[in-house]
Amino acid sequence: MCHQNEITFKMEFKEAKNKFVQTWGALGSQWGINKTMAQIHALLMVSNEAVSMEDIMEELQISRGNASMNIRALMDWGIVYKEYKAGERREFFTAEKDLDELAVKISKERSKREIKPALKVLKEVSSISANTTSEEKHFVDQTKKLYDFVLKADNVLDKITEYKDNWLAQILMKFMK
Amino acid sequence: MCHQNEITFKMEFKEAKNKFVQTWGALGSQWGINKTMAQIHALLMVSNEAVSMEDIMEELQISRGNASMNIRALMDWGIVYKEYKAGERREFFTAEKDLDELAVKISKERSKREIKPALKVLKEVSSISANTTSEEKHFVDQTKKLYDFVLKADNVLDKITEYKDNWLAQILMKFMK
DNA sequence: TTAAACTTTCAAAAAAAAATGAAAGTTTAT
DNA sequence: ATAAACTTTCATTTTTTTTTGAAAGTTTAA
Repeated sequence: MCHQNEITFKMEFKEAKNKFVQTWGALGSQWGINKTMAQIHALLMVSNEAVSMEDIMEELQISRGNASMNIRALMDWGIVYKEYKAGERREFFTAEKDLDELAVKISKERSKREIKPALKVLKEVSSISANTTSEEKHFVDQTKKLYDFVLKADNVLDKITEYKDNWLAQILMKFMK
Repeated sequence: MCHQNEITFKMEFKEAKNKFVQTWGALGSQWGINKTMAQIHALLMVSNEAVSMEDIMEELQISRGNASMNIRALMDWGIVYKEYKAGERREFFTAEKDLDELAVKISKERSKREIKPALKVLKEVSSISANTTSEEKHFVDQTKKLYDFVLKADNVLDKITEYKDNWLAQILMKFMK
């Protein structure tokens, strides 16, 4: 009886974990992050302790190469770390578990890799020489606005982080609701 | 001479426009929006007046079917509109050009399509029955935190919109910098 | 009602992205 | 120095996503 319960429970946990990993993977691919990368991250996020590459391969049913490359990518993003265990030769991996820290790191990386280059192009195209026709005026106007907008949006997360730790700001904002 | 200048100028404009459309398309695909969809949107954003499907096909060098399906998708997102011109049989298209409005619409759609379902799963998996091992405790704890975090993040844009129109809040925030 | 002028749909093709796995590379203990 | 125990790389294969284009559908004007 007791044993039966334990099995039932274990099943439920495994199912829940699997569901979470799958969902996170699907969400990732909708946001331009590859499925496996998101799944590995999900797995590490909810893992108590560091996980070996072997175990990641086993749990996600993926090849060694795939695991290796995606772990590497996650480390490049700065949201997964290598860990060494005493007396163990192989490497273990953990994820950044503090969600604020995670959000900051992801947004910084995306900013660096995608937003900043886009801003450069926006600045470039919005500064084409003298514009006579209304078509051209509209183009310059719109791309300038876009530049300002993206620039502001790019800074939003920093502002939120600042605000988050500022109790006075929080109280004032509550007042004004 | 004057003619030569005009040609040079036209070239520069076309190049700039093309560069913008290509960049926007690339950015889109990094964010889980298909390239053509993002390119059509870019094209309409910087277009003075409504554009016909024929012209979209021509400018982006894409097939009729591709154009039709992606325009439809953009209209489903609520960021592109059909327009009719007097005496013209065919349909023309325009993009939402107000960037705040655009951001609100995109974030509302993404919230509805992706975040809300993800939240549902997070709530589900974080409420698995009694948890004994530390592994299971950690799972429940972490997914709960994630639920709260995603819920908060999901509301951020509304908050920013509110804040944007609140002059008092803005002044106060500047004080506290 | 008809036919011309359009748009949409969707099965098939093409392109792009991701995954595999075996060989090459690395590290560590002896 | 060597071999065992690992990890990484990358050419090839597989999977997924996107695009095509022709047929079907729709609308409009006469």
